[in-house]
Amino acid sequence: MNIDIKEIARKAGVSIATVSRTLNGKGPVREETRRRIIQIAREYNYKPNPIARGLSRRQTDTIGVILPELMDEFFMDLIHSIDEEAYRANRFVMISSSHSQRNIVETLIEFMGSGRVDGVILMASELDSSVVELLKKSKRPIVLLNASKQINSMVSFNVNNYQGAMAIVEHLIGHGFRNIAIIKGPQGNCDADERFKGYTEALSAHGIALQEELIVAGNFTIQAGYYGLMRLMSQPQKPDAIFAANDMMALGAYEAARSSHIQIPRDVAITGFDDIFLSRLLTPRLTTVHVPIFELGSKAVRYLLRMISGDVNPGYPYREELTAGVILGGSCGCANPTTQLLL
Amino acid sequence: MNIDIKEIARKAGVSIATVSRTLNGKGPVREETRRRIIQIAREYNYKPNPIARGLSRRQTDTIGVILPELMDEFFMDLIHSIDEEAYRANRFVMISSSHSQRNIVETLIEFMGSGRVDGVILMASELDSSVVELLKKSKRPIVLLNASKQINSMVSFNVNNYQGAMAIVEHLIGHGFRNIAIIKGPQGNCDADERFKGYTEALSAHGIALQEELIVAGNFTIQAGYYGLMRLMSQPQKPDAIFAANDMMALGAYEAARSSHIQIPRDVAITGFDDIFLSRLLTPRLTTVHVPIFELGSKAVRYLLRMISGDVNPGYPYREELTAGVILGGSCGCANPTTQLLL
DNA sequence: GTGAAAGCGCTAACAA
DNA sequence: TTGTTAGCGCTTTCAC
Repeated sequence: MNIDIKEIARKAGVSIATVSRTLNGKGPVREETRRRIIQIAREYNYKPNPIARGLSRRQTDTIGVILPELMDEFFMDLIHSIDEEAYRANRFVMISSSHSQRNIVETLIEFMGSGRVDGVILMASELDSSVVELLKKSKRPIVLLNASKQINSMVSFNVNNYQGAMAIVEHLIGHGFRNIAIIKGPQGNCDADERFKGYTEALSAHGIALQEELIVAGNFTIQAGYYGLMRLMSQPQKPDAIFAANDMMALGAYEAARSSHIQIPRDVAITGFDDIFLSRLLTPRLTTVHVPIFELGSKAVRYLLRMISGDVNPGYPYREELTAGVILGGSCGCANPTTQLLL
Repeated sequence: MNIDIKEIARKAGVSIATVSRTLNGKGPVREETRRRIIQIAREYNYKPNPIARGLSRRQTDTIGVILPELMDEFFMDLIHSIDEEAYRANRFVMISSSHSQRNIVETLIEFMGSGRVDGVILMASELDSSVVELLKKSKRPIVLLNASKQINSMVSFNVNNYQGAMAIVEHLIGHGFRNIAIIKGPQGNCDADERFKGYTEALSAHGIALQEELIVAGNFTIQAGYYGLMRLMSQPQKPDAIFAANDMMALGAYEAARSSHIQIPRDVAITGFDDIFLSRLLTPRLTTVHVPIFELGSKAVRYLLRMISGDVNPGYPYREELTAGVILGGSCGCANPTTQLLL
């Protein structure tokens, strides 16, 4: 193995306790002794073994991240931001996704029960309530990401889907559209639910009645967007604008429009949600809602660390909604400033 | 803390050693005792503390993954596959990217020096040789992903960029194209180098001379693809086909073609490399090379675990190239079977 | 200001 | 087949 604290102590002519105190900056150490120890430690490039350290301190300096089975593009950003923030705080990141053979609970237990992490960040868009009960019992702090508003007894950081959806639909209303359709996200997905709520609120706030025929089901896939538009544009009551609850579905709608010779936004305006990379490449560029995923990750880590350190009471519920801003493309009918690509 | 081995031992009326042996399946234990212990352990939902376990065994059951600063879409697949494979083997995954404030070496030392992981998987497309020297000195096994062929003294799993590029260029040649241009990847990136080599080899294998004017520099960005096509199509010696060294650049080329009213593949055929999700959405669908990223991750994990267990000698170099297959779209001139989308 | 010593929870060598 | 015991490398009282 590497050089250990005993070695350093011997070389410095002190006890291991003194070395430990010095390196941890706790307890009194004479300045001269301190210097000598630091010096020697550096010289031998000594790094305390975190495993042993963890055993003794009951802390691992590691946070766990649990992602859903289906990961899309922006989980990459999420991981990136979490990693970045953790690094700043000298923490490590353990990743696990709840895929195929493994469900969220199992993954959590694996992490928690085993004392491998000091806390967990859990992407929770599709968490069911039975799981939540379990989560609440956890001895280690958990921060939820995009948790349903039902879950009010825990800590969560969330994209404000409601506000974002409302904003983009109001933008459409501002364009003069009155027959605004929505292609919804999957049932039981809280992001989807909130986006739908934002849609209905925006309409009612402007005195526009909800029309059943303009509300179609979807599941966040390209296909759903494709068939959604097909269906909407083939019925007597055609929409003049379509709010796809995510960009993938908007993309499907684009495809459908193209294959049906429907022009965007002339024949129908389209907007999305997520601001995925792809949305920038569509012609016209998709008007969508930007999801502050990077900020979400950073905030989650920072808060989790405070829970771990006891700086905030881990038992105290907290919820934060991050504002999601509208990105104007040409698909809503705006004169398009962000022409094409990123050239 | 949780229940510990001592408790279980007490409840079972045996020593902790017997419990340990039972739970680890090593050493002899009378069947009856074994059953009783298992039973009690289950009853109390006892899980050995991996930190303590690791301290004693000098093993953490954790593998580290180091990603480059710039992560694109397929790192998500990579992470997914690594995670999946690690899970099968009851291992944990620690992720770190070498971003902004932190370089690869620092990240590695953090992982290795600190005994947090038993081994590391390192994405190495742009590793410089000084780092390699350092890597070789590592006490813990390292598996490189997409390492340069220069690096022959280590273990690596690689996409066969050379073969993939050669295959797709030969496909173009099969279409009858003779003026095949390439938009290259960034200097010093080994993937880029190999793809270029595949290109030149394919041409020379078919007795086609290299034309300097048909070789343009690039850096894997959309912009590079855009300007690459612009430049190629505006010179006297126009290509009849362009091999963009990755899909992003192919995408840029599509854009450029569109804005210049150049038709693909009528005026010029275009192919890419990577098979990113986006390539499926282009019209015509991009002919490209599929990168077996999932397989890459799985194999890397499996091999790393064998190095860790001593099943293979960690000091023994090993290199494997995974075949990259051509995906036919319409952009090369093939009658397009994979029409549109994924509908 | 410093050191001795008792853990942290577990594994493994050795003894019984 | 089982138990005793000595660590693993570090932190943390508690004396000195």
